[in-house]
Amino acid sequence: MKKIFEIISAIPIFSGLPDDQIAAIQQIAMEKPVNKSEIIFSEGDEGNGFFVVAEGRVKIFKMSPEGKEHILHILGRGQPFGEVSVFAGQKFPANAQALDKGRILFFPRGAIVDLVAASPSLALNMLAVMSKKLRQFAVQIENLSLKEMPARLASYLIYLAHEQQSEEAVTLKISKGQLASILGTIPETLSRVFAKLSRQNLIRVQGKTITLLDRSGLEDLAEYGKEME
Amino acid sequence: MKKIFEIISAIPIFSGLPDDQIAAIQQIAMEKPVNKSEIIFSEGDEGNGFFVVAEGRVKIFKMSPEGKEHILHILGRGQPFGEVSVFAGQKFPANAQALDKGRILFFPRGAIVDLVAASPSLALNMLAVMSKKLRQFAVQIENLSLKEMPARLASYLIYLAHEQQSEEAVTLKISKGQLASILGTIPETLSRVFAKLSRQNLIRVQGKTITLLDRSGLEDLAEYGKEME
DNA sequence: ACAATGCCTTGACTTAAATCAAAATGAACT
DNA sequence: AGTTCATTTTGATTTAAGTCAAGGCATTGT
Repeated sequence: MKKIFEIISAIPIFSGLPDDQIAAIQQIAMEKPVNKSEIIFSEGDEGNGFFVVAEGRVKIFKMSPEGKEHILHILGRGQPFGEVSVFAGQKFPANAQALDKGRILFFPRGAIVDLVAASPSLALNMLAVMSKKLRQFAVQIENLSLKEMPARLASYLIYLAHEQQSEEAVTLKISKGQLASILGTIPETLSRVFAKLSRQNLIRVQGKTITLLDRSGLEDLAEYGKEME
Repeated sequence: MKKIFEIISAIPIFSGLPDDQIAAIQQIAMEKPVNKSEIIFSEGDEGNGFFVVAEGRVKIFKMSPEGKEHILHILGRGQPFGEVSVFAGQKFPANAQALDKGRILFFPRGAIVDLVAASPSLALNMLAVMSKKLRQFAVQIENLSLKEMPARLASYLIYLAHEQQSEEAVTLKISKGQLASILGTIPETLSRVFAKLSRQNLIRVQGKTITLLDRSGLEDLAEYGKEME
């Protein structure tokens, strides 16, 4: 189990800050253990601060009233969530739930606002983190509205390969059902798309391991949405 | 034609700042006239600063390689765009094009970063603006993946009524084709959905004026995605 | 080894929305 | 008014993806 200090200094939003500021941040951080499947907050709850994952994974998702869910993110250690409510005021725009037993850090709103006001580099860090999220969202919107499933899956696999720095094969850290939800579809459809890309010899699927057989074919598919020739 | 000073002080990101800071901002702002349909920047361009609409409207959009476009925003006076590239570094994540002849203000990256670093309230303002955008995007993602067209249109109309502070009727400031693109669909489909909602006596469409005949029916539709009973 | 549970896949069918094509409306220009 | 051009609507058809239902596979525990 890691020390809070270590965790905090490894968080991107706080990176590069002088030690005294890290210390101040540590002062206001509240640590909280979470159980698997525990709801951390729900859409519409008052947002009195933001969170960072210290251990385990957290999923951020929206629910449709019929009970269908769409996963916006799955976050791991060091990644912040719920920041939107700190600066835009009021309510959380989505739900957060722990996927594993783990720990989270909570930063109360008032204290963070004071710190940001006092520390330009912290402010710039937070702006950078939000900008990146905005960019990600823009990509996601593009994918949802402009591409069909095979292209979305191809994009995601390429993104994963990038993240896992592996040319050859990637490993899903989540269930295929969850992946379906991230991609904005349902397990049955995802399964068929996996089968389709396999049939086209673009990938090979073995459980949670996906081998990328034809990287440039995947890139074309991701880019051009439709199959070509 | 308005003075730059007036425009700047009316911009939400700069609101509430002391006069000397507004003056400093005015120093670094560069004004630029734009023609109708002029491309302001393209996805992938180096982002060396951000923009604010001074006059006219600007659309922010993504293109699919087949040439289909999806409009992310249409911005009017006082609204910033391109901020993402200032803080996350590097490239613009989408395209920007003027819809009308107008003027835009450009704020070069370095100068803005200095100002933000020097002014906590400016930093907090920018964080608030970005937070709101993130929230909007989250809603858009939810709509795209969880709701079908009639629900999306209903949501949009309710949002418009809110924005125009009118209970009764709303006016489209854009063409229906552009609205289709915002909603992630094509004009034919949008037209049919308008016809469908009219048939259900939820709305009446007269050119660019939409009368909301059954507000709570629209809200149900927006909320529950599917028609009910 | 065996149920038992959860996860994934497959098949048959339905449906929302995209595509293609054409007509209709509307606005802008001589 | 009449021509031209863009926007919107309507119709017929195709297609991608969702739904419903059933089987297969695999992991866990007893």
